[in-house]
Amino acid sequence: MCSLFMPITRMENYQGDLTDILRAGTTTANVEAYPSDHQEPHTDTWHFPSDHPLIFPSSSLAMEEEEAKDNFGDPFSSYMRDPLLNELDISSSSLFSSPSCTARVEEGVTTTTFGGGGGHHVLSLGHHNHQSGGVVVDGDPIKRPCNIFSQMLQISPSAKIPMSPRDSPVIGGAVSSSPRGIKTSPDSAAMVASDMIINGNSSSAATGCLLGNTGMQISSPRNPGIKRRKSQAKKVVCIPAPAAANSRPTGEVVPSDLWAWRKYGQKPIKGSPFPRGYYRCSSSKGCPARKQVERSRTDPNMLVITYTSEHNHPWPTQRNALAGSTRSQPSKNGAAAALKVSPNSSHQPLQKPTSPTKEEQNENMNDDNHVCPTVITAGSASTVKEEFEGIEKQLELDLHHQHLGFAYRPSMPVEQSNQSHHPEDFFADLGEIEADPLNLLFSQCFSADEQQQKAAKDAAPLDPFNLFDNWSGDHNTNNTSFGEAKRQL
DNA sequence: CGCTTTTGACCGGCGC
DNA sequence: GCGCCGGTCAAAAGCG
Repeated sequence: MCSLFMPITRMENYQGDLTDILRAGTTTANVEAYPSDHQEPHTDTWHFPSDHPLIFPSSSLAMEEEEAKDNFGDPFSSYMRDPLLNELDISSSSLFSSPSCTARVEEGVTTTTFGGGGGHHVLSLGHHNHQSGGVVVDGDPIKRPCNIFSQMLQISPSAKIPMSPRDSPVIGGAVSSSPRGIKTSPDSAAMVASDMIINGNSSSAATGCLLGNTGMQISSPRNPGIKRRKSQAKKVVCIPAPAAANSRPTGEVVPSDLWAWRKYGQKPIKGSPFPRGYYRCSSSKGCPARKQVERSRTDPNMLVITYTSEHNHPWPTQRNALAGSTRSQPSKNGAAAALKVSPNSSHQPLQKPTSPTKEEQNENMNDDNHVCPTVITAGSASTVKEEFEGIEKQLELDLHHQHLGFAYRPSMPVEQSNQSHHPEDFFADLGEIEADPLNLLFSQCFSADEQQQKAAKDAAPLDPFNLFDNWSGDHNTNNTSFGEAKRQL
């Protein structure tokens, strides 16, 4: 968690200046080659470059006023307020392999092409198991892993933060307009191996992450070609579906986040074999935040999450009670078996060991391509939600260490029996996570790896609070920032 | 007890 | 106006 603040904080700090965001990512990162084979990601050489969330504020062109008023208009603040994006990060992190993730970003009417000058700026959104993606910044190719942040893109339907080359050399290249918003520009298409699209409307995103097979796509609602039932700003995010890890009997694979979401409906969507789940924020009464979760109909590997409205409250310092939320019961054979995932074995549905749902079938079907690189070995029954939250924690820890300049060493349990952090510990810690995410920031951050822990201590100047200082600068929202939360502590 | 998910019913927007 | 479709409501039941 804490580590998630790093990019967030930086984004806050560098609001409107993605250059620094990237710079931070490149300076603190171990820009080492990411293992192309996700089946062996857990090595000491498996570093975790500090890819920051890549946020691409959309052009304000043709932005409807109502949308401009929407909080989505500030992707920075929105991101910061929305740990849900962290959720996405997590979901799309190393946990869930995502094939090559060379970036292709489009937004609404505007097709953002990462290019300029002599060459395109290809933002690698990561890769897991195939060819390595790469970040090319000003001609400097930087290999990057497909980690949670590298995959995280957020496109806002409105842009209060203008994107310009000055603002970000990273994405400050060509920003071409596409009349359809989805159509890729030739050059961008040429430069992109595949994979990630931020397209212009939720419908198209839901219909299918355009490039289909890989990567992550984020969409904003704007697409003049497709009707909008309601003129409501939406954010559409496509992420690699986290396999069967968090699947529900009839629902979707929903990564957890710090927000509390309550599912209030599910509908089969015409033209899609997969139902769409409707969630609302239950962290605070009256919170208008909504999200819809469905699988891409063209690529079941992709999970399309559509966010509607914004949270009107700060992050919950304590997640809502889990009562009723753990429908994912361990199988009779035990959750350990269910949670164990080996590269060569298909994900076993955590529920309904028999008669797998469509989702589960798809998940299994996709296992070949999306084998979770993480093996979670739970010594005792544990819910899927816990699994995800534990994963969150782990990633947070890792990211935090990364923030400290440490090489990333995935400390997820997987086949790391020698690791000091045993699965039991792993799950035991979950309670703390549940109790107070902030605790994670101020304590858990230093507990994953002893060596790193020591190093963290040695990094005397490190002040986790610094991570939040910039949060309070979110002047664009009425939400309580973590900086405020910190002060409240 | 308070939370959750599930699920059928209901409502409203949109196209024909 | 009608029907389709997506989004929401609300009751029921389960879980901690």
